[in-house]
Amino acid sequence: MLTHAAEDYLKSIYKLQEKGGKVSTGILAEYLDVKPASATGMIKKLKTMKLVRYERYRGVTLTAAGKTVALEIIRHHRLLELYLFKALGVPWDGVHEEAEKLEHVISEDVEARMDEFLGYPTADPHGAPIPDKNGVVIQTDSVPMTELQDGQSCVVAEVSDSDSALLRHIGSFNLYPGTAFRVVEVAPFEGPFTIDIAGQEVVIGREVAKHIFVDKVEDPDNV
Amino acid sequence: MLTHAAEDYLKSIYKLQEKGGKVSTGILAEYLDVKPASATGMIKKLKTMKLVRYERYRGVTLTAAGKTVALEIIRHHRLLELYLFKALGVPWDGVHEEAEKLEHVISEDVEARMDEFLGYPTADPHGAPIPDKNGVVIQTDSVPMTELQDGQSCVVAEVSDSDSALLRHIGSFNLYPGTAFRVVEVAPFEGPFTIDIAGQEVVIGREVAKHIFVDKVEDPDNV
DNA sequence: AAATAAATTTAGGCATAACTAAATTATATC
DNA sequence: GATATAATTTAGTTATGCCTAAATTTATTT
Ligand SMILES: [Mn+2]
Ligand SMILES: [Mn+2]
Ligand SMILES: [Mn+2]
Ligand SMILES: [Mn+2]
Repeated sequence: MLTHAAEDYLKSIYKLQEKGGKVSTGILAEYLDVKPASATGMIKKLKTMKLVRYERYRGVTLTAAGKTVALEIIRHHRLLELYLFKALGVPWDGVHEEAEKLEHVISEDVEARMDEFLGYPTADPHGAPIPDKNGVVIQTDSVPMTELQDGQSCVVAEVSDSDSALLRHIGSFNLYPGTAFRVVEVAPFEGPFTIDIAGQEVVIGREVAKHIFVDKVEDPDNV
Repeated sequence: MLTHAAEDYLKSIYKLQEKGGKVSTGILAEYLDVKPASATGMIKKLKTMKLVRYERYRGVTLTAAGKTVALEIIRHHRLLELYLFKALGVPWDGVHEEAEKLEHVISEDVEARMDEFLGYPTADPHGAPIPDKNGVVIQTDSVPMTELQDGQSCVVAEVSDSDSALLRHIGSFNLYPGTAFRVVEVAPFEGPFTIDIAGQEVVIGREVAKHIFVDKVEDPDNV
């Protein structure tokens, strides 16, 4: 069996690979809040287990086996987040931290039972896709809110999940995944966004908007 | 924070203290399936943390602080067992293993939410008492089934929880906590018990009976 | 083509938690 | 009271996963 640390490294490599592309030792170390030397050590261990491809100074890539493990852990994490949210009422800014510990510890049986309880869901409370039990992930084409223009209507697709305070802030505007809104005005010179949510106008700063991803929709008023 | 291993040692010392009385290094090591030398090492560490009293060759005892930790972990374990059983339908012979890992990892918040969901329960699926959030445990005076005489009526109070195969076997007779039965016959020379459960007669061997604890009740037929 | 800066690796340590083997202490027996 | 047996402790080893500091390699300037 893999250690918790090894699972966290694989999960992180997967996520960085998705976002950026090349995953360097330094990037990985920063992401995991360890020193680069520690990352080198683990990477070598993962290589002997054939979970990553690696050549020194060249960065890491997951092998098929490594990707399978990474997706398995991500599946645990996101199912747990949704389960804690829906079944136990844990607030959406608390589920991430909790799931971070539980993801390494639940059995396949409990995973399957949560999945069934939740009706085989495809997204966690922050809108991130939950890989299915075969590791298949639904790809979305959502865009950062910062790319929106005046008058654009859209629906919140996903929100960054690791900063608890930011989540509470976003939650205070009701900007949960699935919530629809329309951009009323984008202030010039990198200014804030004024948006209309169910008739209420609120102002969202750029720093917050960066962490909100949306799906564009045709404005119903313009049909 | 305490390590998982330290928590397991404290929990085990508590349980052995309850059962037997004096907890020796050897007994503790056997219970935890480690070598006596390993137990000595951990005991010393726990002593520096003032969680146990200890003098070499004299056995260990929990301090008040140590007992608090032990009860906290036992509370997690038993709440988790009941939660997995009732909320997710995990079979009663599977909950122990699962809870053994989760008990070290759940937050106080999740503990409180499970407690509320379950309606502040006082016993786990095997009948073991769940300490309340202040560490108060309800004491029971149940007796091993092996002490019963012919004709005695009783209710199952508790069943040993660590052997999964034994639990499945006991479950096949419906001998869950709360189930009433009457002893029809105790075969001589350390023989098996014939009992009547809701009109069905079944035969229970002594080895199994040792692991079933009951509360005696007056036989309704004899009132 | 050097020199400098940045990234990465190697080397050496530390803490935890297990192990084995040998030494010590306690208990039981004659 | 000496001796054998059993229990326990000490000492030394291993593995994981982290650290710091120094050495090495790669990338960027001049
Ligand atoms: Mn799984
Ligand atoms: Mn999430
Ligand atoms: Mn607790
Ligand atoms: Mn139990």
